[in-house]
Amino acid sequence: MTAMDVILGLLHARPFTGYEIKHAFQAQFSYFFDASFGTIYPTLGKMEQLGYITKESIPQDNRPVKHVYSLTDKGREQFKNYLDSPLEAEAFRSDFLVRLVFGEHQKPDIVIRMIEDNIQAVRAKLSDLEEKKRLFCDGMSQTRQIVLNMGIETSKARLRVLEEGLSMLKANVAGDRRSGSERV
Amino acid sequence: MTAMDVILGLLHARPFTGYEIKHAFQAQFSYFFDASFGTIYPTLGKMEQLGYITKESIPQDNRPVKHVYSLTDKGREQFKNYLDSPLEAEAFRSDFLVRLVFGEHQKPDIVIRMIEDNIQAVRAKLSDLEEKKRLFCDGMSQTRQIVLNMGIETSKARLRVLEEGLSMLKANVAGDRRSGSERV
DNA sequence: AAAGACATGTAAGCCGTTACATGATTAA
DNA sequence: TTAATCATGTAACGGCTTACATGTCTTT
Repeated sequence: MTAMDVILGLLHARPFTGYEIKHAFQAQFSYFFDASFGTIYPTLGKMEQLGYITKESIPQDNRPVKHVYSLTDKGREQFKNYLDSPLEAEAFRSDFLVRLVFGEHQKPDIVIRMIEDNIQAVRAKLSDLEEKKRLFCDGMSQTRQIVLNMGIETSKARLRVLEEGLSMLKANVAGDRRSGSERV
Repeated sequence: MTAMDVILGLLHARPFTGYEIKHAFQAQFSYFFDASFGTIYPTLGKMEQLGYITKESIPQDNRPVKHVYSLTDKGREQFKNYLDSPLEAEAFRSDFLVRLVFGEHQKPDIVIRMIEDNIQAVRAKLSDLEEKKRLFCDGMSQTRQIVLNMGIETSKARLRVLEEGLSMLKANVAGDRRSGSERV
């Protein structure tokens, strides 16, 4: 699965500009896919050359020409090819979890701070997803609802584990400080 | 965070060969980090040149010479530099979720099949993590326990959502078939 | 005055994977 | 006999990010 496949999928709904595609990635897919402009614009160029999409150029005042891309039949077929291709393994890469695994080599205060920050970030993400559910759930396909629920429920699970772990760590640090075995 | 940083972290525990490092990544970190031999071996070479690790060569019968790498003080310092560097954002990339989001463009039977397969895979992963917890939890640092619990709890959450979603999808497909609106 | 939305694109380079190359031993 | 474990390495290539390049309008 490359950015091209996901763009092809997006364009099934309606025509998009590169700028809007980036926005859609961040708003809808960010927790399981993302791509930068440095990927999106050249990919759109390639897709046009391959005949998967057509470009409509709309002049604007004081702005670069806007390019709106629409899916062609050939693009629709290419998307089917993707759907028929073997499923790729998931890749999750977390600097946060790596640092947590090696937490014993870090000052407790810093680890605690890092976890607290992450809790805040996950809470924000969760509110965001919950609002999305509240607002748009009705108009969504069943499978999209599953994806949204998965974001919500895994965030909640993560939050529970982090909060429990945090209070245990804090209790430990407090105990260490009382018994004078504080780490430098 | 690159493969080098994670290798540096691993070597704090004991010396490793490249082969063992790969094994450790798969056994302990696979759900939030992984690297192939094509990354590990060249990285070890670079790390040795930089003085972060030292190599001990152990001849073997009918096998390539085994290279066991140990952390140096310079390597330990480099790891601290990593720990002091800004935390990188998490990157999760899931072909499975992309296909689910675009599930409306796929035959329901195939989507259902894909979800069932994923449920099996997550169940296997979960048993694996739960056994690890049962066996090794006592000897683990608190932060490692948090990471392990997170793997377990997010897997459970995912399973719940997937199972609920699956039964809803199935009910829908059955309903469609009865009313004759089956999709080709 | 600064930040963010709108809007497109290129170039350099990193980081990583896959496939290749080699080959013995042991268990199913 | 097939697969897995043990064991190391290289080369080609791909995909993506970052930084660069440009600029206006609107909101705070």
